[in-house]
Amino acid sequence: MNILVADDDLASVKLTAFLLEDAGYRVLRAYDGPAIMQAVEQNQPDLVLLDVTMPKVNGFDICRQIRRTSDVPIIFISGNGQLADRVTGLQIGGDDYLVKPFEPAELLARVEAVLRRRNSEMVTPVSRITQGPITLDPIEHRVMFSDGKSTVLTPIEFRLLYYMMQNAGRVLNTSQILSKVWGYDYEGESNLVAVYVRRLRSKIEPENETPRHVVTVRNLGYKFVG
Amino acid sequence: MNILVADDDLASVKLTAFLLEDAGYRVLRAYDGPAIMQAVEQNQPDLVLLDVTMPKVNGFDICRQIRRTSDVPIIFISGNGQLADRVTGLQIGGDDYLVKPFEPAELLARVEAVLRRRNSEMVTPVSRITQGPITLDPIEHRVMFSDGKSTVLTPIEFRLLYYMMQNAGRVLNTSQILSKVWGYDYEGESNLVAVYVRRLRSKIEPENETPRHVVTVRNLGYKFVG
DNA sequence: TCTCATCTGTCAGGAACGTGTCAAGTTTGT
DNA sequence: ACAAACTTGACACGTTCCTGACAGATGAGA
Repeated sequence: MNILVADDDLASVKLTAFLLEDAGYRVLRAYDGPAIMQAVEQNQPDLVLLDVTMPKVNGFDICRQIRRTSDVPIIFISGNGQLADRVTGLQIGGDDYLVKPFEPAELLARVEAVLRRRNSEMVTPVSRITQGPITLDPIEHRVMFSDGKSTVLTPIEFRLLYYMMQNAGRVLNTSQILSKVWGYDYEGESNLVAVYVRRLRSKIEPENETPRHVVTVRNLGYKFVG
Repeated sequence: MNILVADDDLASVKLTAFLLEDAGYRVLRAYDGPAIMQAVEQNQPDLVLLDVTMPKVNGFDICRQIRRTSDVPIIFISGNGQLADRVTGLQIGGDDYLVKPFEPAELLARVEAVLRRRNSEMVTPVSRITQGPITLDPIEHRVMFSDGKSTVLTPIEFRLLYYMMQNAGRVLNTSQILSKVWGYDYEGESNLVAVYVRRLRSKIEPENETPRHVVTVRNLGYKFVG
């Protein structure tokens, strides 16, 4: 789970990030308005911890701005427990409100509660993706073809195909694929990617023909063609 | 909207009820454990405001008891802002936590926030629900098939099937199911859901055939197919 | 009160499936 | 023809899911 900690106060961010990372979350940091918006859009965190009192822009304004393009859960953090603030926070689409200084356990409890809530509401976690005759359904990990047939993919097969379709037409080398699909960072020797490309092909390419969609680009990697 | 105010302190109830009624809610009152349970079961309120500190029974115990049969949103109200209490409240399935004395505006903001949230989830078995050849009757906890046969389900079996039929076609993972059907999060791993899926299947699927209605989506969860 | 049936949660064994690794093929460019 | 790059099938291991059995909890009825 990725959590974006947005606060102009460096020390604050440091502490909060430490607590979250200790609990096993991955933490992204942003220290001003533009950086926050950028982080939300680019990294699509699972949760935003948003400080209300920042020098240039107000946390509530940021929240409204985020809400225009994203449903990411937002927990406000504020130095004052002013009632007006707490009410405003909930009204403009915040999911919870935490007053500094807070206890570590309470931070974690609230974070978990909000994530749990979102998780169970989640209607469509990620949207479908279509390239040419192939459509990927993230809800069932299913590939659907334009002729109506369909197959189920294993989790890794799905992530691989999803990643390749997101970058259709672009050549992806194996270490890129390894890091995005497996999360590994190692440079070790392994033909893991090749093996999974094979397994993917056996599910989405006609037998005994040269692959049309998952194309190998010799010496460089693989690319998806719709 | 009906709101149940559950508190042993008469003055407290009076004040809270006044605020809520002023805001247009209908208010039910209950002053001790048994009365609360009865009110929840008989009147099916849309929200429960539950005092943590009551003489005989503890508010948390009541919450656990409620959660065994109902998904009604619960907001705890407590005289002390003790961290442990607040954390416990969220952990055992409470939706929010309010510390006395609270400002009227904050009470209303939290109530609205919780109702808004729940409104989109709504797992309140009231009306019949039909999916394909299967109809569920909430009053008798009975499944009826299009061929006229029918069976009675246990409470948990019923809630499980109801939840799955409400979300027919959608894949539900076990933690979603656990939180919606059982109402709170379990410690550690457990195959509770698998066991109950089995029990359900034995009641609604033909023997010795692959399940048609309660379908497992490997690595992801289960889904209902009408 | 005690008894009995039912409901509930846990567990252990096993089957089916997903994953990573290997070694032996095949293709490609020089 | 050769090496490097890629493909392919096979296998061991871990995980997920199914299943039957069991013990405690609960509640109705005697």
